[in-house]
Amino acid sequence: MSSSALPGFRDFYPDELARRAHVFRAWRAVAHRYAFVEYDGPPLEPLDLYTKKSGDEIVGQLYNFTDKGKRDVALRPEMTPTFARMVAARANALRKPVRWFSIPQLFRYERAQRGRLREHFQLNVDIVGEESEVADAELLAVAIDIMRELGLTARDVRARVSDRRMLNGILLTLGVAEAQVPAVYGVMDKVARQPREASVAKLGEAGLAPALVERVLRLASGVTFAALQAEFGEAPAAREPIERVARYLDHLAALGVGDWVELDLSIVRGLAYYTGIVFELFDAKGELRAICGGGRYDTLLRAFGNADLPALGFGMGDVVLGELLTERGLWPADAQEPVDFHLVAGNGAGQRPYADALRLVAALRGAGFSVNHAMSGERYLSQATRNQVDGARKAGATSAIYFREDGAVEAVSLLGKMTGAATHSLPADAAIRGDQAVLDSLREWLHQQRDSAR
RNA sequence: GUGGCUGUAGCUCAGUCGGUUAGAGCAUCGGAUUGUGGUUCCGAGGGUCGCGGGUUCGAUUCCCGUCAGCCACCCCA
Repeated sequence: MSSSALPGFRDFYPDELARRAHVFRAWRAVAHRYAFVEYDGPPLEPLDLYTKKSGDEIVGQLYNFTDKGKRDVALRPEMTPTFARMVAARANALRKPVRWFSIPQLFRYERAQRGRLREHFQLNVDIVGEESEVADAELLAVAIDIMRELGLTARDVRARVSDRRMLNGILLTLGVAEAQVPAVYGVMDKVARQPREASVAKLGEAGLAPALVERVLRLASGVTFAALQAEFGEAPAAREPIERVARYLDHLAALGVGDWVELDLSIVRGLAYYTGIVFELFDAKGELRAICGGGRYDTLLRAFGNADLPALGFGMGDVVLGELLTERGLWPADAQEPVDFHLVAGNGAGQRPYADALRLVAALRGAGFSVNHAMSGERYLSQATRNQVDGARKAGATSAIYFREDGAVEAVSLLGKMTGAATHSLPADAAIRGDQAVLDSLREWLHQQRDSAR
């Protein structure tokens, strides 16, 4: 209690770090499968990188300070400005389309609660230089495939998609004035989280006629894409974006993730910079915060320099995702990477100098095995073998290894429940010498033990 | 930033209608005549009962404040 991490910050004990690594592994594996390459930027950035686009009110949620060189700086609260700056700086030199991903730790000074801390790790996946909606489909497919990689199914997680251009066209067709659109977005974004009367009141304040209010709320509370097509497919303002979304949904189906996706016009995304297709991933039970969110932001790179390139991306945090994996029991059982061998004392231990035990350990490590031992010659020779073997098993070793009376070294498997555990013996002197053939036979035996334990 | 609920061992929790030295399980460490197991048994360490103040002969227990956690707003990554 006396010493703990700052509020909203986490200590990662080995089991927790193993879980984090499990998520990172899935992120990297899938990103690589989709031919994205990893990059990173500085965790500390000039303050105005964030205030320039979002205004000064964001400073209240930043970890910012003045450094010893009198620069106003901030811990990064999101990756997109860094990414945009990096791409813009070399926009002409980069081969397009750019497919980059990163796993930054992000910081935000806010009241911490479930699913939201003051620090988290967030996978960022971005594509720059591709206008086609195929890129949008590719991007969402990455996010969904990560769910699969972690053992989640379309029954656990849903992808909700929308398109700001399409929504805009539909609203204009319905008779919403251009100036009222932002207010309508704000209401639609909150329609599931605030009482209906509040939505009605806000739309009324924005100047919408009661009949129009009803239409807008019906759109926000669930319509099929087929219904939208039937109603607005021929409207001049909506026709083109609707066709684009139709192609997008077809691409998603062809990429094998169609089952996960549904249209939801209330997905607006809070950030002002999205310009086209947007999406979020939610747990299907609706108990947790969004797992992931992203979309197209075609005008953002222009704001960070002379790069006028279409772009799209998403962010996926480790916190909500971790909670979902916990709820579904999807963490791997063996969190820690098992150690190959644990040296214990055998009947032959006393016949040899203690240094031989260390030489054996070194020879095994030299052959690439991971090896643990007691780090005390006294305990090695005095502690009951039974306790040593027990300790080796608890420490996560696959096999115990010891000197036998007859001059051999023997390994005994700690896997499985059989009373007659598998053993493998090898000449001690050759093993200590690091004899390749002898150690290769040990490696083969170890692999057999692991395979048969599965 | 606003409001509500909750703080006892590393973890999960008992308990004290205010009264001697605050308990259990799990975990950790040592051991059970030193070569084969996830069992069992014995033993040990570990707590200013979140922190500060008040009431009281006496506070872990009641009251106030504060900090932290959870939840709902706010906001969103």
